[in-house]
Amino acid sequence: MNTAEMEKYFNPEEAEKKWYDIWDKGGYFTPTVDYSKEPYSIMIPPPNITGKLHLGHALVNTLQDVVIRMKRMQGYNTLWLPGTDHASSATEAKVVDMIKKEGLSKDILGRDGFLKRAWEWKEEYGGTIIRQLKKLGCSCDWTRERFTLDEGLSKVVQKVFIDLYNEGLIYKGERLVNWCPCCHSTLSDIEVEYEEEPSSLWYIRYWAKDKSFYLDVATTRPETMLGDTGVAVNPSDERFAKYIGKKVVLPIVNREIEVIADPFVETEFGTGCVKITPAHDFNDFNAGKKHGLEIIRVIDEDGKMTDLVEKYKGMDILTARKLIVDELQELGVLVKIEPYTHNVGKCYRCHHTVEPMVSKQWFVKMESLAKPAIDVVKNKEITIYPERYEKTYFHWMENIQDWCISRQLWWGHRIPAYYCKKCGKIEVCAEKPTKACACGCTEWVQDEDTLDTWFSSALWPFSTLGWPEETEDYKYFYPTSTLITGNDILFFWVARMIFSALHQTGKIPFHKVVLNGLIRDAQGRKMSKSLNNGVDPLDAIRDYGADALRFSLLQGLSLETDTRYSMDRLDIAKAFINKLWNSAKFVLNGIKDIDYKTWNKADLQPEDKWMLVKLNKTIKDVTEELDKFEFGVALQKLYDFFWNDYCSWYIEMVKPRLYDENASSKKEAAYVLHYGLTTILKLMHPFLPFVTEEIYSRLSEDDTPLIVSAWPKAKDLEYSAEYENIELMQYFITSIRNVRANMNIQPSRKTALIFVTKEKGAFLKAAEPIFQKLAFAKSVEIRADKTGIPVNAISIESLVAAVYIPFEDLVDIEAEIKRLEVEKEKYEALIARVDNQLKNENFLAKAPADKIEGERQKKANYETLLASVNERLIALQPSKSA
RNA sequence: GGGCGUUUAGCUCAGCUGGUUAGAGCAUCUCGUUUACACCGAGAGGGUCGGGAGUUCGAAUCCCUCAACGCCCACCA
Repeated sequence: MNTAEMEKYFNPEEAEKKWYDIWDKGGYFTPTVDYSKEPYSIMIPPPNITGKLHLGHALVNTLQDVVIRMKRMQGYNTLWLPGTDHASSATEAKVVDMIKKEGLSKDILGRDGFLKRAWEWKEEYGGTIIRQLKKLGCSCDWTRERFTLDEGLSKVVQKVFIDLYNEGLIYKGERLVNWCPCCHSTLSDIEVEYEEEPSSLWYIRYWAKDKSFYLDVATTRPETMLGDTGVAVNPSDERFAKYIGKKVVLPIVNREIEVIADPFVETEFGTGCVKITPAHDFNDFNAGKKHGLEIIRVIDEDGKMTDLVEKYKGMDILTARKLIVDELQELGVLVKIEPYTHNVGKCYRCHHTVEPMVSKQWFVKMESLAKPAIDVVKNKEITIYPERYEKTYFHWMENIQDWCISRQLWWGHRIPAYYCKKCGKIEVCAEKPTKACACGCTEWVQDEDTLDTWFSSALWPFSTLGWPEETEDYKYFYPTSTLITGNDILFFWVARMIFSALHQTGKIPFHKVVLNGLIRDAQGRKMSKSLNNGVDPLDAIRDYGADALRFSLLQGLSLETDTRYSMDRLDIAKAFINKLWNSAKFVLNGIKDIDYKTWNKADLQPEDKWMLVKLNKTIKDVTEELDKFEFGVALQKLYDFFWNDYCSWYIEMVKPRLYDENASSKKEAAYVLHYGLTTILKLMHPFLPFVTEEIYSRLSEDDTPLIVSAWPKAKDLEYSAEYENIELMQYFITSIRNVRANMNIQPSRKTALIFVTKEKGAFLKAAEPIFQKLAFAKSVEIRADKTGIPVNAISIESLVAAVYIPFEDLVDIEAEIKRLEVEKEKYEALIARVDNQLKNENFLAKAPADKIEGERQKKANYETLLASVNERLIALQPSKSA
């Protein structure tokens, strides 16, 4: 124990620097494989290298740190493996922006030149978020840090791609894909976000060549009509049955297209006739394929019109739309325009409208991969917290589509596929083929595309451990224990890790998945740059400290819901840390001259035992709640225990013993104070690592830092009698304070004589110093009964004890009578309620016996107490009139 | 269109498998500078638990329904 006086205030900045350095250099973050110890491993959700720490990162990483710190203290061999994600499209966009400022472009630099710049960018900015995680206190093993595009991981990605291709689970196919003209790349289904937009529904008339009939179609995209290759009606729709198989002429381009029947057409919507543009609509593509319709592209990769009609060539979509509608109007085939609101797909990165487009792309075949991934969650090999997300997961997995993995970007893992320059034959292999193609050609060209960034993230839990080599780390730490991440990437990442891990390693990637919600502003809005309502965690750390930031994120946290965050959470956090600091200051100072290590169990006082029981309960609660990932509840229980039980009650109760030179059980008080605070620091350490370590370093008797000290264990204690007595004493103290405050006794600290009676009177008498300290007692006098106690007294009764405080000049009779009358009414109401219950025959017939007995007991107790109140009222009446 | 979540004190939220007088923090008000802490202490006020109906001896808790807000999935052109 360090007996030097503690500083007035905790200095977060100093402690953060000092302790992070000691922990890191001490190697506490870095496990070594040791089969005598049980492993516990967490893989960080790798933040993007473009990222700057925001509150969401701060939260998810604090959660991981809380878990890993607790497990470390519980004796597990813990690994929290950190790293970053290359984030293909986000990073590429940043680099493009950067070179644009120099007047450069991807085309000018070329692939190699561009990648050189991208790597430079990564070296310069990619470490930012890692440094910020360290400021938060994250106890990651930095010696094992990985990057999704580093050499080892790139090899894994390549191997997995080649294997899946050889197994027939990756294929290249011409399909309709989501295309972002702004990013100039494909997107997977889940990278498209739908937004409602007001638009119009245009009705266009398609005449038969001989004008014998016409069909009206309704569309939200009139410009795509140039690429129509059919009109579809529902086969059961009698209105149009006679036209099926006939042809109509497409206006403007004057192409004849066939009328087909397909059940996907809703007879109720629009006119019941749908124009079919297989090149630019998912339904139309499927229908076109089914009916063998031609695919004609209207829109190109830049989101401009193709050369189908010369005058529209190169035009952007909205301009072309307007002109085409005008032309249709002139041709007299625009029937009507209705206002219409519909959902438009947007790119999740740049928010540009996504164009469905026919393209030849690489896909992962999902059907056979999805099934085992569903099973491991169904049979609870993997548990998801909160549980309800399992349903979401199943729904998605059961309806999963093939995954488009090729991206027309340069920053990422280049697809290991080579094409014969002459015949186009595909070879999928790690290195450029040296052999000649069957056609005799020896020139091979590598696919220009890279892989979806999530393809490499999906392999993260095992690629980071050295798989496919049977490395020591892989054998020991895999499958990992728990994955903690935001619920927004359940599909993007979690689901894909599960099926990838099962297929590649034959094992689950992790046992538990913990999903946290979003952090919103005080009004419940998303934090965004445009609203400028974000809280910068680095500002919070600078102004309040990392511990305060962590506390502010965890307090009241529930995984079930999003969190509303406002700056006053930081003030609450700071107040709490200050309280912790001050309590430690008091304890250290109070016990420094006491040889508490030679304490005697036999000399423990009732309040000591009460404290130990409460402490035990808290150890149990906090551990259990954290095991359930109930971070908010765990912290709340610890908060309440520390602030109320330990500080407000226990410290106050033992002060008389510490201050009194002659007190007989000083050692025991000092011991329990020390032991209690030590335990609190341990339980609190995962939440507030820095301040707890700082205090512990001054309080602890050995050199082991708190970060690797043993997590507290609850003990078997038989102190229920003492516990009950202290609770009773607290009832009286609270009641006395209550009465005094309500009667506005002046001066408020004026002391008074206290008489105690009934069976627990002796115990209360023994607690006299506590009553003096906490209930303004002059002294506590024990009496066998009321005889001899002045009638004019405030009375507080329980079943087992009674307290009388003579009025003297404290209060007048009127006030006490009034108070007793309120008491009387309260008991009468309670009795009436119980009475009612006990008169209810149904209750008596159907409620369990112990419940009925409980109600009877309650009634008897209330009646006893009511009788006392009445007796007091009667006793006081004569005095009043006198 | 389908699914999920939320709705409890002015604000942020606890209240598990139905059973004492529905809790905490913040805010408000009163009193208090007692030798850890005014980033404190002691007290007080404040809720017919979103509406309605139901099951039950008994409902904040279970069932149904409606409403508001939010999220996810689907995409009828």
